Amino acid sequence: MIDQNANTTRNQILDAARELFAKHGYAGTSIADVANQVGTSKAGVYYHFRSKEEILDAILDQPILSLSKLVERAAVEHLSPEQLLSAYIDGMARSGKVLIALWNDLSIQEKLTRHNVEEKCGQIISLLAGPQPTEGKLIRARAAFAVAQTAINIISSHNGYLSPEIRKELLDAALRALGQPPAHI
Amino acid sequence: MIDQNANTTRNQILDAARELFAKHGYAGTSIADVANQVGTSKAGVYYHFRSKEEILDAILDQPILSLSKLVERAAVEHLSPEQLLSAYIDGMARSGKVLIALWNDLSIQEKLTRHNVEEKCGQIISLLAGPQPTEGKLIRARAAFAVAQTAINIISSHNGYLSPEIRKELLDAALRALGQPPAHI
DNA sequence: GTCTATAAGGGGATAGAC
DNA sequence: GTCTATCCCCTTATAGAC
Repeated sequence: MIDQNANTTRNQILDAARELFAKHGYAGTSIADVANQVGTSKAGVYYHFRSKEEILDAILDQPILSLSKLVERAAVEHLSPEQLLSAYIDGMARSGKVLIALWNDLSIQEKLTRHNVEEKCGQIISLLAGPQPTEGKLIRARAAFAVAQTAINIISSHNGYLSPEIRKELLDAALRALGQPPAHI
Repeated sequence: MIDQNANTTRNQILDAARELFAKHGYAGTSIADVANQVGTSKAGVYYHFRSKEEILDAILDQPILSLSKLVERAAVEHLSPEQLLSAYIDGMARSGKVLIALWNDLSIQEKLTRHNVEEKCGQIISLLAGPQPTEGKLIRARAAFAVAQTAINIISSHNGYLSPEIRKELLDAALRALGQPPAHI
């Protein structure tokens, strides 16, 4: 919680790692790469983190927590598909490009499995599919979730910013894929 | 072209590599892993392939060619969104799980860039967006393409098979995301 | 065609000086 | 806190026997 955005060496390392993991993946990024990007040495990095994996954990911490909270909240508050997809898109927007990169990074899939990431997404998809999910409803729910996921790609290609107009367009597309055209037309 | 499906050692190596690349990614799979899976030695693998990259090329060859052909055909024949998405889904179904894994594998992104994969997908998205693409139409086209991409995940979770019913459900969801509800309802 | 043995280099991680 | 030097293992790739 402390100095979340302070310009400490530790945060510089995290920023460099986020950028490099997003570009080359976890396995494709070496500690030397991170050190060079920051302008320090490998041992310098290891002064701030016990291992490469600890850097990854520090990066994954916030997005995974955010996903967990959304799933918990959705189960309790009985969110509508629109609210669910909306919240998911906003969560992605906050986490940035590195999330989708790590998400698809097979070299850390074991860790993601340990944190039940796929299971939590499955829960969101179940909620989107509704109480009596036929196979068709599940397919549509998956489709809607996939549309929401593309938010991150669009954000990346718009300099890290998701305008309200584009956000709405994306949300509507997801809802239509789900089979629930938005009422507010 | 010759012995495409013959049970040669070379094909066994390719099958093992496909399976392991799909599971652990390209960088996360070693030649020793492939050799063990086949039941041979590292040097045995290197008798059939000059390098690890040559194995990757052999695996990527067909799906990239298939994508290129689709883009060419689409440009000439003026395919409808339904035809485009349909053909894309079928192409994915033929290539199998390894494609989406390699697709998202940042450790081989340079190679995919060299083969203009992203550019070709962009062309498909442009065709989906239509002749005078507003920003909104482009977002919807991206969404529809993303839905089609999920075909591969659904295929993976259905033992490699995409039933006509599920295929239709997916295609309809993609078309709705695009803003063109299928006429055949 | 397939093996064992080994070269060559990269990557994570640590020791110890400053 | 940060550096240089080093250790050790894993990986790609090759040499040469069978």
